[in-house]
Amino acid sequence: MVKMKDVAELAGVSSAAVSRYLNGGYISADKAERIKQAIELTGYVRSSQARALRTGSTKLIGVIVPKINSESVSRITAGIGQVLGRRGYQMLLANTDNAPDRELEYLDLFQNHPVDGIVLVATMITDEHRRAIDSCRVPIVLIGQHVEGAACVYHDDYEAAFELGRALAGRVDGKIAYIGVSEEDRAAGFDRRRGFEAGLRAAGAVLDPSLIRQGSFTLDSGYRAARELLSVDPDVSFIACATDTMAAGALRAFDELRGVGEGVRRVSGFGDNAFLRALTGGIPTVHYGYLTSGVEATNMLLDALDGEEGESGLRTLKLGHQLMNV
Amino acid sequence: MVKMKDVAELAGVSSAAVSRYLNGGYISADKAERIKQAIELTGYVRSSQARALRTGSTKLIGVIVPKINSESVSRITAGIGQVLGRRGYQMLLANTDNAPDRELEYLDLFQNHPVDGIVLVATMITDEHRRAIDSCRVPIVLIGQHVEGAACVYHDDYEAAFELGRALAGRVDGKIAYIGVSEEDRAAGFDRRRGFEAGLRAAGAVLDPSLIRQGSFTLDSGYRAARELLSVDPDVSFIACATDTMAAGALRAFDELRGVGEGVRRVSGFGDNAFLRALTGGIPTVHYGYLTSGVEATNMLLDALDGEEGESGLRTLKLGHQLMNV
DNA sequence: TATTATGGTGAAAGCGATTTCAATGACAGG
DNA sequence: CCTGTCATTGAAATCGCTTTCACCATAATA
Repeated sequence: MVKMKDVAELAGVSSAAVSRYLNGGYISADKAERIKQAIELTGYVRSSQARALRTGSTKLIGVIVPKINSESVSRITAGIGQVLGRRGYQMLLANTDNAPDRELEYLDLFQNHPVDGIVLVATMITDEHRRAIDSCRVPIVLIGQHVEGAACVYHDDYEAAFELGRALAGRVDGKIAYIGVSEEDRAAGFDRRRGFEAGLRAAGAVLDPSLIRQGSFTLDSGYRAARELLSVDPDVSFIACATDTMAAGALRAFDELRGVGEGVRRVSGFGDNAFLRALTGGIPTVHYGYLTSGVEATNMLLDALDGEEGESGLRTLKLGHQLMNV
Repeated sequence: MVKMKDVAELAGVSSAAVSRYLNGGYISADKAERIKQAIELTGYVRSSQARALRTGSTKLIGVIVPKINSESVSRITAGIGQVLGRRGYQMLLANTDNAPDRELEYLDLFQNHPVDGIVLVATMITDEHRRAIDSCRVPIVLIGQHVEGAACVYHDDYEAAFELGRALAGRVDGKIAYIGVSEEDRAAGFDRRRGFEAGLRAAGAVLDPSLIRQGSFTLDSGYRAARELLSVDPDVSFIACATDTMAAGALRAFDELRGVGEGVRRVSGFGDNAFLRALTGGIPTVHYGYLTSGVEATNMLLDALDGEEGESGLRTLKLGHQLMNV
């Protein structure tokens, strides 16, 4: 492996000069030229490990996600990757498989060492999370949850759910049921359910608490909850779900219990999943710019890192949403 | 930041001793105990950067994928992540956004520096790819394509497509059409189309070359190709697609042009997408263990890395498949 | 008793960059 | 001619760890 010293010798300068050439310090034109040629000739690339040791910066960003194989998360990740690549960083990906304590684990692992910053695609934020975030040595941006005092990029789930509930209230003939997710997930659990309820109420409808179930983000959990709801009460004629994935499960339950195609106007979701849109022609759902949130969060993070001292970068950013098919 | 020297002083030993303690070298019981306490007391964690510089190993694995936000790839990635986490490595993720030259770029970037090994989720393998792979300084495992002389984990797309074609041939009343992907993608493009054709032929059916179209992995490309096929020839009564995503698009086209629900028994895919399965009740498709291929490839790679000199690890592994809904 | 092994040990030499520092020569102003 | 800037320069000091090496006990062998 050719190292800086070799280049320096070939160019007849000191390695300090080569370093300066590479990093834009004082260097005369002719030496710059000689160094440039020596580098080309040898095919030298500088050791990021030595550089990292010396400078303390690795140009690595840790990205913590709850589950990479989900449409929303993988879109967010795509957005993060886009920006990172463009701005000369690389992504260290950690998949927690929906285990919030593994989030803490990675938070610890990352901040202790190799990364310059962290993007956390958050689900539930416990006190322990808050503490970990506060005491984080490197800058960190959250996606998906709004946390006081932390930099975050999120959607207004309450508002979106409210609008969805209000819009849907009028066109349901029977009872409305709801399949949510853990309320510890403030955004997808608590806010969506509460917003939806409030929206219904605002339009004069009501969500019977006995018709609320809790799924776990998976298609199958939506399917099972919907089957149960549909069998327990024949008057249930609409099921709102906290995610499109669970809505897909609910559609299947409708197919089986109420006849094929019955679900399409009787199920709503969140997330505007592309498959669902194509295959059903579009159920009522909320479109979020997932890719955009990845992009914005990453830009925010890197601005704070690269920013000239101005710690201006880290703030909180609420992105818009769009009701679909209502 | 507390460093090794501090721990050593506190424990009254040399830093060499601490290093040996950490890495399992000769150390007496009582010193080990003192060091252990000193580490707990100070909360010392060793600098992976210094370690990397000294040992030349970063415990990082580069993962190159064509598109993170796709079901198959994100499942593969989940499998890779599982194994990496379990075995003490971390994942450096590079998303090429379906640009094969960016694959080369990352191959270069990775091998030059920070990673100990590479997993490449491959699409097309050009000569340039082959050269890059051969001259790779670190071990590399491919997923999804079979390349002579390289370590790879793949599925037998030809065989699977053959079986699918043979099974489907009997039950189609009109003409059969095919929507594939670029033939430069040996596995998903070339092999699947050829296998499917051969399977049809083996069962006495035939694929009219004029009814072959080429999509680009996206739902929309499947949709457009299918619309065109269905309008150009009213006798087309079955469309086989090279991926489930494109099949979803084709289903939509059937819905629009032939009546809702018409596509379900008239479209086939590859990949056994969960959404598609739930929403249609299951179209003919091929199930691949994507997560498994990530797991196997990563185990293979890490075995080669951790293996005690025995370069036995890197080989080629063909995984099985399963016909669904035929 | 003389001689090997064998478990333990710390000083010191790197790994390959960046960065401080003192020194240089050139050049403008006084 | 002297002095003060100013652009350039290379030697040398890190960054924090691993690993060789020489060396010391002590136990095992001859």
